[in-house]
Amino acid sequence: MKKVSIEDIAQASGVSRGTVSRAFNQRSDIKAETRDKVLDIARKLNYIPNSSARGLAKGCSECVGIVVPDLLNPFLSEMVTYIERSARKHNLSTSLALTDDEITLQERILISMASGKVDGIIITPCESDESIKFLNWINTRIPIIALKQFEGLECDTVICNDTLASKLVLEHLIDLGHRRIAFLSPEAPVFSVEQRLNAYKRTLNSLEIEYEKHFICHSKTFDKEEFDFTKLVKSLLQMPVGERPTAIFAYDDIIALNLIVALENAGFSIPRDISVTGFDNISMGKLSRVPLTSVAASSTRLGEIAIDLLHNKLKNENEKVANITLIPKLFIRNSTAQVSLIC
Amino acid sequence: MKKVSIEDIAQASGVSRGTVSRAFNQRSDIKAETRDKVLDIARKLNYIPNSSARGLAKGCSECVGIVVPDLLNPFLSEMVTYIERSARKHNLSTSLALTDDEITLQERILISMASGKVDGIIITPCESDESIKFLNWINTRIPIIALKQFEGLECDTVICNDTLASKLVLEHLIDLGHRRIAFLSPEAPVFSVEQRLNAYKRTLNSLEIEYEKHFICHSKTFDKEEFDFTKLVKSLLQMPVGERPTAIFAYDDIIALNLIVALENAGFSIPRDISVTGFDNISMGKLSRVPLTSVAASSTRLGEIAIDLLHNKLKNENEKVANITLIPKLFIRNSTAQVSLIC
DNA sequence: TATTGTTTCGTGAACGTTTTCGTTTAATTT
DNA sequence: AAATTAAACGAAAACGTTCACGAAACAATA
Repeated sequence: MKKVSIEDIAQASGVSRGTVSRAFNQRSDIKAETRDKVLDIARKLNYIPNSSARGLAKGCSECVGIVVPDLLNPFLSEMVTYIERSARKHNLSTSLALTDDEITLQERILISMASGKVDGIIITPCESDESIKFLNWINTRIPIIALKQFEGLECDTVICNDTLASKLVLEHLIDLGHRRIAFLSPEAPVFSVEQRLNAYKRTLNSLEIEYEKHFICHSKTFDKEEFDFTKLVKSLLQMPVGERPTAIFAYDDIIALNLIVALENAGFSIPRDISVTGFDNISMGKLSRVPLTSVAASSTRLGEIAIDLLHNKLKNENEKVANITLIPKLFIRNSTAQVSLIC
Repeated sequence: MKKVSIEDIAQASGVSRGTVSRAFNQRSDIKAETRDKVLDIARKLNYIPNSSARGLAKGCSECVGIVVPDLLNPFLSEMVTYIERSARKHNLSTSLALTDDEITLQERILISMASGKVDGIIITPCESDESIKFLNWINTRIPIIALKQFEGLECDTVICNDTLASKLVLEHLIDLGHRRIAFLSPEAPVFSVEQRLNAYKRTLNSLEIEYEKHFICHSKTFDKEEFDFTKLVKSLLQMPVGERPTAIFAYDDIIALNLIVALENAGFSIPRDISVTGFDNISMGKLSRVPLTSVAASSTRLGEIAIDLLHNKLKNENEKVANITLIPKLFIRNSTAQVSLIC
């Protein structure tokens, strides 16, 4: 079964290749009836225009790259879903690549994408100076929309206002009477740990609540699932009741959910004994052991805006850089409650 | 900043285009030093070979398509993660497209992909005769690996043995003393509802347990999140205790988790009052309100095998069709227990 | 030395589109 | 009817690679 090309369609319909091309690209300089005839014959011959050839000739692929660490965290997979949907609305297909948060892999991926495979990239980049340099370089070739923001990064960004989000959570906890609030997160440099930690410190400071150093708990291994929450909880148990945190501000929903499981296994009752908050508002949070209080910007909006930004960049070559910050919303559920008087 | 092409590299290094091509494709018919020189100059000039041109010339894209309904169900997003990882191991990039389980959208996507964008496709297809016909047609152009199996589908498949999986779950429940077991699923035609329902009927029959018609509960709207589990549970409450199901075999983990929330809200205790099982063994199942008993084949393996199959098909043109069935495993957690004597 | 064989490289066709430019035909105006 | 304009199409270049073929250079053999 020989591949059928535009030439075959041209011959079969007695027109030139150019005309067939016109027929397929809904252009105005072709008579309606010849267009219909050509399209008809093309369908009969099962002709599908070759996209490599088209990409070569037009210099664009009508495809956007999506680059994220993985899809194991529902927050990311939800967002990718909405990015893909928005992309398709603009007739853009999508190329997906997972970096595992490894910088050399990210580099390989970006180079591969910048080869004409995609017209632009939406990425949750690794955090490192090297990464930033590289992103800036790629950004001179094809537009990049980053879903993080940091010093020196020169591309468009669309992010959630992490500082505000953290503040919302903390103020909620403080409203509930909590004063000893712990912060649980992976070690920086990871996705906005800095921002959330700073917001944590500042918010507590501004309310003249002193946070204790040992309330800040970092761990390298959160992302890999082997982290031992049990140990963490045990160390909590060893603290005198009057010094124990009464609430824990977890870095994200996944960590919060794991934490809750460990806490309940250790005999704590959530939220009676201890309040726990998450971050990202993943849909699973509602189905968890204790419906999770969380905070996040709409991932639907995030995806839409990212694609809109990219789409604009692709149309108007010299669009100026945009840095968009979405306002997060607090979702109060059952994992937080008034601080108990005993503590 | 003019785009730099292979021609520029050729001139800059005083060789022909052919030689530059050789340098970039690690071929043997080039002297090591000229290769190094060319590669060096290419790097200095920030040259990235154009993949459209390469695709056109070679007739392949070194890219595989992944087509699934969405990534909102962790089962799918986990699997896509593993597919992407395996693909990258073979130096294949991936193109992602979401169908929302809509057949016309799936059709558009497949056509777009069969235009040379990808060399092969891994898909969780919509269920309909039309869809099958179309898949078979596309499969004559580029190899398709389907993650479902049905009559008339002529492409490779790799699936979990649903019948066996259902049997494992049901036998587990029966071992625990359950006799009144309900089956809760979306309405067919959806991903292997038939298989699981049939397995349900057969297993119960073979053990001479009669299943009641009203224990089989289908609903259209499970996939959309608006399904009213509360109503379902209410109807359960209206049944006399002695006739109520003591266990519910849910179609998948998401449904099981939603169900558990609704049941507990209605005052049931899981698993004391009623046992619930899921399907897919999503990682969130461990973090749920009640750690979920579930059954599934390894999604890692599924992804790996799908890519391996595709990879073979791409190498050996006329590889014969393979239909691979993975053995599922039962994961017993806390959502199932011995049937309580009161019931 | 002459012959054969092996590397290494250059040349040009091929891949399947789009697009520019010019030509023909048809429609409109004078 | 002639002149002008507009619509519809054809021809060929261009996009940036790969690949088959053959030529040249060099090494190995007789």
